[in-house]
Amino acid sequence: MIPISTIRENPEKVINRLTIKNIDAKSAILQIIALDDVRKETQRNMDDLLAQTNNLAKEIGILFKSGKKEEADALKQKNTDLKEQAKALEQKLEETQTKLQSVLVQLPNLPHESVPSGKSAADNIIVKQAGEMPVLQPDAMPHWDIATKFDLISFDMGSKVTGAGFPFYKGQGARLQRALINFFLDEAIAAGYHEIQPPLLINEDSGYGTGQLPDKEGQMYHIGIDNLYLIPTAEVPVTNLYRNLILQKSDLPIKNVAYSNCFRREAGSYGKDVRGLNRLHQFDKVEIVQIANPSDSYAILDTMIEHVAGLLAKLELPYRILRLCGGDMSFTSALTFDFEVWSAAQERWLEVSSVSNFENFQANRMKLRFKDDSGKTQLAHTLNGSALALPRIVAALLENNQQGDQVRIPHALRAYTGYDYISLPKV
RNA sequence: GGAGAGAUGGCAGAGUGGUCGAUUGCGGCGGUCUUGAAAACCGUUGACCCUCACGGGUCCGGGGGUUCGAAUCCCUCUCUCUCCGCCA
Repeated sequence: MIPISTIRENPEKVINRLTIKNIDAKSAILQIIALDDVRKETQRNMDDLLAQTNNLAKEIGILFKSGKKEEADALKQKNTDLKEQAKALEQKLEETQTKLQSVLVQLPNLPHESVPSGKSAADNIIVKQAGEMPVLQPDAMPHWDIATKFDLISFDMGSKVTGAGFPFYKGQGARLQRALINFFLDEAIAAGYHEIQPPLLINEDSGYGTGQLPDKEGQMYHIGIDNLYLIPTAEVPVTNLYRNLILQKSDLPIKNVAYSNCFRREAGSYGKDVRGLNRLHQFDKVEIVQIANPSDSYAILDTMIEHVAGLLAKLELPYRILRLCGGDMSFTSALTFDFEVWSAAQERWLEVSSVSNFENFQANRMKLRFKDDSGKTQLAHTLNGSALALPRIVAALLENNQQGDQVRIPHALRAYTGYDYISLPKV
């Protein structure tokens, strides 16, 4: 949520910035300012009345003690009347605030100055490409066929037991998953992140705090009987840990890493996008999350990008980094870089990480603040990034490293997998 | 799931209808003393809203109610603890 102070300070700038995200916010901004004016005036009037009732109540107390009952009774009536007026104002104040909130909540975060304009993924800017694209043999297979050939993953079993998009990992495939999770966690810990194991279910307040609610209600699995949501990413619990906290400046930056299962309904996806591991309803991901001093957050974003790039280099995967354009950025983000790996058999780039600075957008929603040098509380910045999401990494590893009857494992992973090559299952 | 107890400021812990935003202790910060430190002593120490400011208002787990007046009484929700049951 954009702080209302930001809007009041420079409404024109806010409107201009939001055009980068292809939003015409003019009427919303004007409405917000008008509602905020009403809010202030109503509050002022209500406070005046309440001050009067407070004073009267004290007087009545004193009168009672000194036995002047009639005078006290007269004041009582007066105070009841004042109280009723105050009540009416309180109601108006609440209505105004609710309305104000509902407009504010619908505004996406302001994009950073460096965000290019654009309508869709086609307008993203490639800022870096690294690694060698492998040349495959003519009989090379897409990863879903490799997974079957080496008995690594069963999509059919998942469909039977749960539904499409919930695969079973088996044998060397399961081991590969575990290897990647441990590799990613160890790399993050070596980079100074603190490991967290979060709950996989979150409540409504948490969904609201990081911005999934109310914006993306339909994308999360909802447990109606307990009103809980399955997490779409560890970002939600790990960031909400700090909801409603006032941290010390010396606490920052906070660097956490969490492995979790992620659950996404992915309503409306179809075709080759969802083939094999390309898009799942349940998948594994290691997420890095930082809570930062605003003055440091963009430098921190750079370190997170370097961290993710380092992982891909160690996995020997060709990748590219995209600076997302306004039209392709998420609701909550101020600046996002996506990482894509080359999936050689499918001959397409697959998104495996998204690294974002949310500035104070999430912090404002969840009242995450810190005390600065002058002892004032101010909103912190939040950042996160996938480091990394597993399924598409597995897809690229399998496709890029296939060598007939075996699949080569990159050196960095071998200590974790316990095997150097995936081999055909023993019959 | 059943029975009971509880939720107060960074922490501990008073406060059961009237100048209580809240006694006190610890911790934190500032000062006196000291070559320095400790001890002792003095002072200070929550968040949010309105206001240029003075000042005013709100907040004692969340929400609602009673009352002229609520941290204190009532209702409700959430959470914590103890005992019983079940259980990885």
